[in-house]
Formats: sequence, C-alpha cells, structure tokens
Amino acid sequence: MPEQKTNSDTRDRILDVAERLFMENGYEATSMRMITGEAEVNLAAVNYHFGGKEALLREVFRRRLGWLNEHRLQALDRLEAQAGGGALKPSQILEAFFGTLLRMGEDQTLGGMTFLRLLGRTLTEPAEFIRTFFAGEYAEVIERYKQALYRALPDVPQAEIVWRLHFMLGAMSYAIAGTDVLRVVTGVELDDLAGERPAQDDDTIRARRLAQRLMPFLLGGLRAPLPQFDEPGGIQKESPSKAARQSRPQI
Amino acid sequence: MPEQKTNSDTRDRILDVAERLFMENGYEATSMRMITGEAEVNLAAVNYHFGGKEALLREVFRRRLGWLNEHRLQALDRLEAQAGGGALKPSQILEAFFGTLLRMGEDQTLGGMTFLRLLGRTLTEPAEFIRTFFAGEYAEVIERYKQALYRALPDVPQAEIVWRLHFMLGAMSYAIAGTDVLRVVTGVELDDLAGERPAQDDDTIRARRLAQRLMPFLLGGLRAPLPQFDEPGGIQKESPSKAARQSRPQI
DNA sequence: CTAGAATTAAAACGAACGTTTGAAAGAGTG
DNA sequence: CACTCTTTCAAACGTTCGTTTTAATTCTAG
Repeated sequence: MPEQKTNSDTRDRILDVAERLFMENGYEATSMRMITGEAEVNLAAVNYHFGGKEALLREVFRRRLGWLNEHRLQALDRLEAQAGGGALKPSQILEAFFGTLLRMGEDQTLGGMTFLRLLGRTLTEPAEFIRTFFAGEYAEVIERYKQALYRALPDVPQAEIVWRLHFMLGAMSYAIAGTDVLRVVTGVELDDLAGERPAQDDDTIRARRLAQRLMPFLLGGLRAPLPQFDEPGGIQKESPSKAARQSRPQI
Repeated sequence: MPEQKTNSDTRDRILDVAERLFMENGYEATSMRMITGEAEVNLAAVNYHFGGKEALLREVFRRRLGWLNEHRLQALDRLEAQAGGGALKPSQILEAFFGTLLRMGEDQTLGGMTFLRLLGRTLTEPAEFIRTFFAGEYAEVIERYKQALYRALPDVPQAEIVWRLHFMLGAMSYAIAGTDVLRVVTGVELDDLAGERPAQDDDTIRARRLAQRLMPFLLGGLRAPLPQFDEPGGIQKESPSKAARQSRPQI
C-alpha cells in the first residue's frame, strides 16, 4: 500500500465545502473558519492536509481539471483520428471543447454545476497566483485547440481566431457563473424563461439546457464575417456599424 | 500649501485610485490602506467622504454609470425615432448598447479602459451588495434594450433572446476584463497578435480594436440559428452536435 | 501489545482589516 | 479678530484573518 492515508474523509469534506464556498463567496471572502466550520473539521486541518489556503484552492481545481483536460484532449484526438489528417469542422471543435466541460456539470461526481460555476468565476479572479495556476493547467489544452481552430479556419487570420476564442470563453464563463446582473434585473430565472419544466435544481437539466443554448451562439459568433478595417476613424456613432454592413443579410 | 487641496481634490483622488486598485486586485483584496496610501490622503478620509468601503465602491461606479446609462438610453431613443415606430435592426441595437460602452474606453475623462476593465470584472463579483447595486443601476437600461430586441427579433422566442443577451454580456465582460487565461497561456498580448502597430498603452486604440472584433462576433452569435430541442437525451458525446446540423452551411 | 507515525484538537500568534475617535488645521463669514 | 463649519490627521479601537504551536488522540506496522 502506498503511503496514502486511510481515506480520511477529512480531506474530501474540506475540498467539497471549499469548492462550494469559493463558488458562493469568492476566494478572498471565504475564510478558513467558514470552510472548517461547515466541513466540521478542525481549523488546523486545512494547513495540515494542504499547506495553506492558496494550496487548498489549487487542490480544489486540480482534482477536477485533471479529468477535464484529459477528456478534452481525448475528444480532440478522436476527432482528428476520424478526420484522417483532414481539418475538423469548427462545430466539432467547439463541441469537443465546450461539450466536454458542460458534461461535467451533469455529473455530480465531477463537481456538477457547483464546480462549473466556480470555474467560471475564478477565471476572472485577479489574484496573481490564481492566474498563473490556471495558465499552467490550461496551457496544453488551449494550445491544441488553438491549432485545431487554425487548421479548421485557414482563411481566418490567426489573431482573429484568438480573439474569438477569447469571446467564446467569456460567453461560456459568464453563462455558467450564473450570478448575473441580467437575472437580478429581470428578476426571472432563465430556467423559468425557457418555458420548460420548472427548475428542479437538477444539474443535469441545467447543464443540458445551457449547452443547447450556448453552442449555437458560440458557433454563430465564431463563424461571423470578419471585421473590416477600413477607416482609421473612431467607433461610429450614428451610422450603421461595420458589422451592419457585412455581406450577410440583416435579420 | 502649494495648491489648494479642496474637498473635491481629495474625493476625486480617492475615487481615481480606488477605481484602478479595485480593477487590479478586486474589491476584497483591495484594502483601505492601499487606497489611501496611493492617493496620499489620510486613512480616515474614505470613511469621512464616502462612509465606508462599500459606499466607496458604489460611488466609483455611480459617477461613471450615470453617463453610460444616459447615453445608452439616448442612443436607443435616436434609433427608435428615426425608425418611426418600426422595429430596429439587431445590429443597430448592439451598436447602441456595446458601442456606447466601448466609447467610454476611449475617453480618459470617463475612466477609459480602467473603468471598463473594472466593470467587466465586477459584474462577476459574488458579493451580495454589489449584485443588488448593479441590478438597480442597470434595471431601466436592460429593460429598454430587451424590449427593443424582442421587437427586432419577433420570430425568436423571448427566452432565447434573454439567453443570448446573457452570452453577449459575458463575451464583452470577459473581453474587456482582459486578465485572462488565454493571454497568460498564449503569452502574447492580443494587441501584438493583431499584427498592427505595437500596443502603445493607448486606450483609444485598445477600445476601437476591441469594438471592431467584438461587434461582429456578438452579431453572429445573436443571429445564430435557433437550437433544436429534438431528443430529451443528454449532451451528445461523439455524434455531431445539434449546432452542427443546423441549416446554415458549415465553414 | 507496543512503538512510532499520522491525524485531530485546542489555543494562541502576529498581522492586517475596516472603522472610530478627538483634536488640530483650514476655510469662509461677520 | 472671533466664530462656525468643514476637512485633515495621528492614533487607537475591536475584530477577523491565515498560520503556527503543542498536546492529545487515533491508526498501523512489527
């Protein structure tokens, strides 16, 4: 038996509670005493098992991102294998990248929507150690998908693809974070707006509903006509925007 | 005394520094001592002039959001006036909503990109008082634009429009926040990737570049084909996604 | 069973936090 | 000048933070 400890659900209870509290309050506003209190473990347990608060946050993500990175790469591998050296379709790439993520939201053993929300919010946290941690965790996957998109869209400038990858990450991150101005302002849950069966706090339904709405939007944005860099003037004030004068017809 | 140090001087210096520090570190991680230290005012000045840290954050936003809300409503008023009762084009609505915002990024007297970044990041802050504050500030504008989109897209279910408004806010918010995984991972500034003249820390250029890229993306997403709610099954794993089977041709 | 390691427990640490206090200094007015 | 009101200032307040320490307890290999 490797020197691994006897399960000691203390570790897992801390990780589960920390995952939820970080999601609800953010990293800075979540104290060790809140975590250890709700997890019903001693205050010193976090420092003993993980080394500190920062290391705890990293471990909260590491136990989930391992699965995510692995399956995202596998999904891309499968697609490229069945494409036999040819370029993939953008829709396939998006499905592999975002679909894999959203599938985590369906699975409670993978953190469910709690982890997805935490991920969406933490991506925008300004703390330096968080950003560098994510950079390391994501580097390989992002690079692979970026290259796949380059090949899938050979006529689109690579800089433009990076911009749009950016926008897509933002739309997804914001959508799964879920604490939004829009919901507060409209006073309506998106679930109710959808006119489907009332939200039953079922992560599976929430994740699928989000995926059904998000994927067409992302694909539409990714394939939108390229911006025109005609005049060096500022953003137009009253005249139709550049986007409004594209080749595709208005709707 | 070299110069008069009137009340407005102290107030504005605090607001300017707080705006920047909240943007760089987030609300929780920015302390009163950091703010008053950089602003070179006494620690008690914040509580004297604003009443506390929360009230300071609200004032940081209030002095900017007034302009933004006003001009967003005016832009919509102009469009509706010249449409003479008819429906607007989605591109016009997006231009009015997002273009007005991005124009703030060009103007230093309106906070420039610093305020835009702060806004983008704060929208995802989990603190309750922040969310309710934003809800109150945004309520009227969001409602007006939502109704305009309903009229502009009469064939699209209103729930779908709300979802996509959501996604658009996310893409914008994330893009202007600017501290992103993608940039850290790729190790390249988006400005450099664009292959244009090197970033000269000029907010005007940054804001225009962002607008040129963001608007087509948002419009493409907003006008994407509607999702199909065919089978009640889960998210497809290997077969082409729903989005991939839409009527519009693949690219 | 027992020695030693792993884990939990209770208490305290110093530092930093937001806020308050009371007096000093300015500014405007007669 | 005296007077009042506003603003600035240094110091301290009480609280909470993440972390550390030291002892007790539990687990496990020999």
